[in-house]
Amino acid sequence: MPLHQTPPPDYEVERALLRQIGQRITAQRLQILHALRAAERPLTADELAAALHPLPIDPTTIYRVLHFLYEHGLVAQLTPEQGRQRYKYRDPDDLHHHLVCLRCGSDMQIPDESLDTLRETLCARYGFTVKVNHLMIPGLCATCRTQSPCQQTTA
Amino acid sequence: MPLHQTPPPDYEVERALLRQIGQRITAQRLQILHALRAAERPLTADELAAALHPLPIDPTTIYRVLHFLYEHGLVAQLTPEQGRQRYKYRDPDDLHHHLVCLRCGSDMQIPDESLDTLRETLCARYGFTVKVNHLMIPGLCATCRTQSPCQQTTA
DNA sequence: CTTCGTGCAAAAGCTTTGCAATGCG
DNA sequence: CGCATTGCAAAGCTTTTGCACGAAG
Repeated sequence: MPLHQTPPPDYEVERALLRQIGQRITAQRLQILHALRAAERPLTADELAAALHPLPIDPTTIYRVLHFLYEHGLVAQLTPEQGRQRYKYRDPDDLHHHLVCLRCGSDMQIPDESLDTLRETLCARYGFTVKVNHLMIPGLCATCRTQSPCQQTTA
Repeated sequence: MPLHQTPPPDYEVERALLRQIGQRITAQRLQILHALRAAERPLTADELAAALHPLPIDPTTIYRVLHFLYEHGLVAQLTPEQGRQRYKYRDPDDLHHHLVCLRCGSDMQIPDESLDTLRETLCARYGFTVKVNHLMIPGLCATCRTQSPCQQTTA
């Protein structure tokens, strides 16, 4: 084998991921998963298309596979305030944060991806790179906030 | 005056806001500002259009006025993960939060609206209503993170 | 009176849907 | 072999652009 960085893409990992969720293995899914895992930063649908040299994949399929992977928890979505939707690979078991209810004290864990958009915003606007695990976010849980549901309230 | 809730809309406040930023006062700007201030929750462009009974305003103009107001800091944008862009009135002086640099300890203040999208996400997904002021977010500031700019890193 | 803002029409951009052909298991 | 998945074409929906008219200061 030459000294190049590119090992033969047999997509072992990607195959395993699809098998784990009990879904069909197709060339398109393998390649898209692979490209997302290899990407250094979240990709838009067409950046992803561009990253798929071996076999060009129809945009339609890309969107469908992205939705598919999202539903199965293998990708996370990023929605920056300006610009297009982005997607990144999501490791099944990952970092998390905490929603702490101010009234009943309950502590709900949320996946790290919930902060993705905030990260993007703070990076774009202030050049600030968020580095945090177990961020505590105070507020009212679903049960306690019944009388005033989902206000954009700050306090 | 009858006991109804609707005072005659002379748009005093809206006029003052536009005058403060030294921009022209038009019927469209007044009405859009008024509707946003009156709205209980962030509006999409066409919810806004629907809320403008007196004088129907062209969608084009609505978008242009929203951009205009955004540039002048009078509205904030919300970008939920699913669904359309939303806009809400932004009070010129407002709550804020802190970006704390882990390396140099610098503390940068950011407006509360930076959390809007996170709020929306947590509310939609978990029914959790964020209630926080002076949230401390650790990370690396623009100066300190020069060697690894804007990674989606967590640590 | 001069400049800026608006409405209309049309385009642009991204994403989704319908349907027949192909590939997976 | 049966059913899920793909590609292609076309539609859908939100937002943007060009241009001439009209309003603001």
